[in-house]
Amino acid sequence: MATIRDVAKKAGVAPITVSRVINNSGYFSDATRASVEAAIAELGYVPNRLARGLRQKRTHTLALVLTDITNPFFTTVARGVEDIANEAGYTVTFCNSDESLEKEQKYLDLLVQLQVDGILLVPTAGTPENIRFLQKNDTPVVILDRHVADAQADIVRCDSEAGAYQLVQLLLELGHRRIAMLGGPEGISTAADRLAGYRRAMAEAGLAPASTLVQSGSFTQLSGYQMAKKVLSATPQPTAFLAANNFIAIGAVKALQESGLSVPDDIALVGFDDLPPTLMMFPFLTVAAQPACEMAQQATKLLLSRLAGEGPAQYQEIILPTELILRQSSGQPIPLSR
Amino acid sequence: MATIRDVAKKAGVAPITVSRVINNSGYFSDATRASVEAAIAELGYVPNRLARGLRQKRTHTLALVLTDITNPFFTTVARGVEDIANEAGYTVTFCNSDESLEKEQKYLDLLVQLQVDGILLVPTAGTPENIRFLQKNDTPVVILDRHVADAQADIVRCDSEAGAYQLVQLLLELGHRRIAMLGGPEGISTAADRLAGYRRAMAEAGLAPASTLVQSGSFTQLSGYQMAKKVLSATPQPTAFLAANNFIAIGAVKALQESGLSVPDDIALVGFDDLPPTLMMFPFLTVAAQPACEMAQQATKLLLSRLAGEGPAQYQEIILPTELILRQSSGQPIPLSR
DNA sequence: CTGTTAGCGCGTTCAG
DNA sequence: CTGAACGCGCTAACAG
Repeated sequence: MATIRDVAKKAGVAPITVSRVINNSGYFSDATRASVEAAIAELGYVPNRLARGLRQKRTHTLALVLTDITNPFFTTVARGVEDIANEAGYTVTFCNSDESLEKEQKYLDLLVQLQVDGILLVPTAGTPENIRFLQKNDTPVVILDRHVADAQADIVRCDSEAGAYQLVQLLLELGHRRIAMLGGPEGISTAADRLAGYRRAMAEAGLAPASTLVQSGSFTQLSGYQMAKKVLSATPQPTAFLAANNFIAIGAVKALQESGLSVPDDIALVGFDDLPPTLMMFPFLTVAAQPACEMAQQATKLLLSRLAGEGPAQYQEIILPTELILRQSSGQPIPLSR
Repeated sequence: MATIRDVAKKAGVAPITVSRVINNSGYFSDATRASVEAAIAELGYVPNRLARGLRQKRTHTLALVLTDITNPFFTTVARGVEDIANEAGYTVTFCNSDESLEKEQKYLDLLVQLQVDGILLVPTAGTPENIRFLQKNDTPVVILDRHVADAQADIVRCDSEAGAYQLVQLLLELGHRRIAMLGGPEGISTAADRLAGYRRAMAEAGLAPASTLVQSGSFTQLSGYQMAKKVLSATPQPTAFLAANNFIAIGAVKALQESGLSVPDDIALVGFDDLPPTLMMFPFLTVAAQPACEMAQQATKLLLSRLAGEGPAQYQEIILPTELILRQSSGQPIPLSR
C-alpha cells in the first residue's frame, strides 16, 4: 500500500509532482515523468480514490437506481448508462430499489454518503420527497423512464400512453371489442400512462370496458398470472389482453395455457417492453418496445452536461416514442363479435 | 453539506462525540445522543464515507466482477451476493468484464483504487496474474463459478463436468449416438469441464464423436447459432445437441428453426443453465441447472469470513452439484440409429 | 517546471 | 462519559 509520498521519495521529487504526472495536470518535464512512472511501476503504486475524492469533492462516480435488475429492460438501461458514463471517465454504481420507496430512500442516502457526482433514478411511486433530499445535498439527478409530477429535475422517458394506444388500436382493427387491461401498479406513471392510452383508444372506439376487464397489479409474472386468471373467471370474457409489461405478459401466457386457451387462436395478447433476442427462443409476442438503451444514453448525457454546468436553466422532459413490433400473439382479424 | 463539526457546534459538543453517536461506539449519555440527533436532523447532516473510509482503511464495500450481466444466470448471482452482503452491512459494486481480460484488469485496478474491502471474481480466461495483483494490494478475493489453476484464493463453483456427463447420459439412454457438443470458449474452466463431461460420457459408451460434432465458440446466442449451422452442414448429422450454456442453446434453436428442423422431433437439444420462470413464456429446454444463488451466497459468506479473519488457513474449493431439469427439448426415446 | 503549506471530513489515540 | 490533537492520502492555492 504504497502512497504518493513513497513514490515521491523513490523518484526524488515532491508528492505534488507525482500527483501531476498521475493526473496529467500542470507542467513537468519528460525526465520527471519517466522517473515518476518508473517509481510507480516499481512500487506497484495505486492511487487512493477516497483521498482524491475527499480533496476534490468529486468522485467521478455516477449511480443508477432502478426498480428491477432482473428485468431485461433495465439490464439494457444499465448498459446504456454504463457505456456513456465510461466514455466520459465516470464509474457507475448500480442499485436495486425493488419498487420499494423505503429501499430507494436507503440507497439515495447511501449514495449521498458515497459522494457520487450524480444520480440516474427510476423512481418508485411518488418520490418527490426523495428527489428533494438529493437536491438538499447538491446531488444532481435525472429521472429515467417515469414521470414525477413537480419534480425539480430533468426527465427522460418513453411515450407509454401512445404505445398503449397503438396496441389497442391494433386489436380494435383486428376486430376485438372486449379487450382486457392487465395493468401495472397504481401510482407509477408508466402504468398510469398505459392505462390512459388503453382507455383513450377504447373510448374513441365508443367502447366502455367492463370494470372486470381492467386490472391493476405489479410488474411481475405472478401478478400477470393472477390478473389473467381473474379476468378469465369473470363475465364477459375478453377476446384480447393488453399486458402492461413483459413479465405480466409471461404470467398471462401461463394462465392462458393452464386454462387450455391458446394464444392467439383463443385470446390475442399484446404487451409492453420487448425481450432481447438473446433470451427469446420463440419470438412470439406483439409489443410496444421502448428504446431502453437510447433512453438511458440520453439521460446519462443530460446528467453529464448538468455536471459540467451546461444545458438550459429550465428542467427538460424528453419523451421518446415506442416502436410497435408485430408478431404472432396478436393474431389474425377475428369475425365480428360483441 | 454539513460536516460533523457543524453538527457538533449546533449540539454543543465536540466532533468526536458526534462521531460516537453516529457509529454507536464508545460511551455517551442519553442526553448527548438526543441533542446530537436533533442537530443531525435539523441540519440534514449526511456522513461522508470517503472521509470515513480514508480514516478507517475500510469502506464496507464489496465488488462483484462478472462476465455478462445480460445473462440471467449472472443476474441471479448478483442478487445472491447482494443479499448476503447487505445483511452484513456491506454495499456491493457490480462490474462487467464482458469476458475481456483487459476490461477485467481495468476494473480490478479501479476497485483497488476505490479501496473495496473484498472482491468476488468470475474470472475470464487465465487470470492468475490479475489475482496476484489483488493480493499485492491486500484485497481478499473469492473466485466464483470458474476454476483457476494455482489460484491463491478460495473458489466456489458448480460441477460442470458432472452436469454435462448427466446430460449426455440422458441422451444416450434415449438412444442417441451422434451427439454434437456446442461448446464455450477454450480456456474457460466451465467450458472445458462441460466438454470433459461430454467426452467422458461418450467414451464410456464406446463412442468417439466425429471432430465436426465437437465445436467451441463463445457463450453467446450468435455463437450458438453459428456452431449449430456448422454442425448441420457437416456429415454425419447429429441427432442431438448439447449446448454449453443458455445463450448457445437459444442460438441453436434459431439455427434449427431456419433449417426446418424441429426440436425435439428432428433433433434433441439439452443445455446448461436454466432461464428463470419470469423470462420463460414456454418452458421447454432440458438443462443442467446450476444453483446460481446458493453459489453466490456461499462465496459471499466465505469472503466475509475472510475479511473477519476467520476460516481455515488453507484456501478452499467448494463445488456444488447441478440439477437435471427434464423438459420437452430432450424428446422421447428414438429408434436404434447409427 | 517544481515545491511548500494547508486542509478536505472523519475516527484513532490518549488524556482527562 | 467527554474532549484535544493528530493524521489517513491526496491536491488546490500559492510561491519560487
